Amino acid sequence: MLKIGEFSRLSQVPVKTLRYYDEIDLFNPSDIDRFTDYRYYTLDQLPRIHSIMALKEFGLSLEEIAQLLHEDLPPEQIRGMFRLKQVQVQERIREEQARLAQIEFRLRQIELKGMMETVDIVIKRIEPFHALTLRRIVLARKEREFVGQSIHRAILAGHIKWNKASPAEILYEEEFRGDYSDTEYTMPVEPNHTPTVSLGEAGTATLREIPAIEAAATYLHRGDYPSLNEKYLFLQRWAVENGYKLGGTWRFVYHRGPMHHVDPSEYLTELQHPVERA
Amino acid sequence: MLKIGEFSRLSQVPVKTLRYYDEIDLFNPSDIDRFTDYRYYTLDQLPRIHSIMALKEFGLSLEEIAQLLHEDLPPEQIRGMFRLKQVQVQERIREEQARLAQIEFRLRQIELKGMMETVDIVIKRIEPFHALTLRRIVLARKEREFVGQSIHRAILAGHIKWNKASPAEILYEEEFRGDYSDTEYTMPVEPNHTPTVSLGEAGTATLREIPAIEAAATYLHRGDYPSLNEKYLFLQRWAVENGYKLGGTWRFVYHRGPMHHVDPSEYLTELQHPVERA
DNA sequence: TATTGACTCTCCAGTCGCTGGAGGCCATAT
DNA sequence: ATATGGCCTCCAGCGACTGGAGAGTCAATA
Repeated sequence: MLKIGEFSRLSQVPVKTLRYYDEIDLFNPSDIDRFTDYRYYTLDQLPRIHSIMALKEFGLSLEEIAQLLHEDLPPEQIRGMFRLKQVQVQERIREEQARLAQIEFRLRQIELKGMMETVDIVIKRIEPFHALTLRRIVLARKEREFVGQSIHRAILAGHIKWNKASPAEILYEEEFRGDYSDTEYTMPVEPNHTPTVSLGEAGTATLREIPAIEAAATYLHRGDYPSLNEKYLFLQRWAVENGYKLGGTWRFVYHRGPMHHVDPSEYLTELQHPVERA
Repeated sequence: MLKIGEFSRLSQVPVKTLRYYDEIDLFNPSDIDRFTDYRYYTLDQLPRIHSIMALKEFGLSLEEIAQLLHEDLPPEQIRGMFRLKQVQVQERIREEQARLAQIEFRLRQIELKGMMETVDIVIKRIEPFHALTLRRIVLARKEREFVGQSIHRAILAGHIKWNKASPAEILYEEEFRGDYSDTEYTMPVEPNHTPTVSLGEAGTATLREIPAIEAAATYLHRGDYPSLNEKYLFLQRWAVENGYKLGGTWRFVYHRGPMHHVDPSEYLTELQHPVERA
């Protein structure tokens, strides 16, 4: 009969941990004095606590360990648990490696430019939404604004409700070329039964659902548009160095733009570019 | 002015999380209605929450993020934080890879032998301890017991106090050879000022401190000693396949052995073998 | 036999980054 | 007037412990 401290020294498991394992019934002392509540362990319990430590090292939760040890379940299920753990650990390694690549990229950025002008790229899922859209080849910035205004007016005139979400542009180009692009202008609206709306000389807008982007590299651009090009090149380098592949069509979300009639330095544009793990 | 829900949709950060960040003063709304307690955010706050998300992706804690963003500390320190994180993430990747190797080894074990006879190997630090020791070439099992008994008697006779820890043997051999080994028999005692003790015909025992082992692969063996050899070979394979290198001198700790006068099938021996990451 | 001093007990709080729920107020549309 | 849905605060819980307070227990020594 060993007191908890002796058993702790023998097994190298902290006293507090042994008490905790007793509390959750993962590992109970072989005897408890009914008057003093002292816990008493035996040498025969060493292999079990040893097993627990070994399984914990594998990254199993105490719950999983309890299942493995307490009930004697079929070997098939034991194999299954280990294989599941294997996959989970592999996934974690991938995540940590992506993290490391990002940190290293950021460190290089800091060394080069001294912390100024670092761009925060976040990968997130973009939810699908309903929008009134118009796709055409747009020649110049002015023309985009014209399209936007036309749609806006149509919404005000018709029975379509604006979503309060920011308008966006979807670019169907392989490369960012500044002006002259195949562009779909989208204005988020409530789902509605009107399939098309004529915009007069600007064309005909369609109500459709814009699909989700499962993983998009997104970042915010503050200010006027000419400097956007540079940011796009930065994103490309980022993607390559962090082991991502840039996907097909990217989007600009105009959180604050010309339609808000503020100074261009106040513009706030979100770039969303689909990515995959390369 | 955006209500929390709108800002949440825009930033893809859950409402609850925004409230939590407000509570811990990592990210406060730009305005709070004094009568309704409604939080109001602005578009200009988007870049900041975006930065927070990006830094969180790096694996920084919210505390670290707050430091980075709140105070404008020198770039030198910022670099330092990132480099520290880099090292931490590298360390975690190494750990996870070791874990993966262990899981894969265990899976192969299960496939081969069907979960029976799996050995739980735990890596832990072995604390240093004071002991009365005697090193010599030991020829046979019987002789070992004789040495052990001699030391035990000397302790009882002298003013030396036994530690209650289990006696151990340190083996100064490159390979496990069963009998005939260069062995140091150690009996843990309280630190004492008697440097040597004569044991009569068995020799002279010395009181010295047995050094710690920083990382030892340990496992428990239950039963008599002939089957130990097999376990040792198993450990060698385990080390190779898990990316460890076995170090110099290993130890046997006799938690329950011949001196307890129980059936040999009840013997409990702990093997401790120094390891390094290969 | 009394007194140390080392152990042990239970109970409570805190860690981190949220998440879920209860119960109640607020804003907008019908 | 009412029905949604959004917002508020407060509390509990997750996992695997860790630290501390305050009280009781054990074993060895004077």
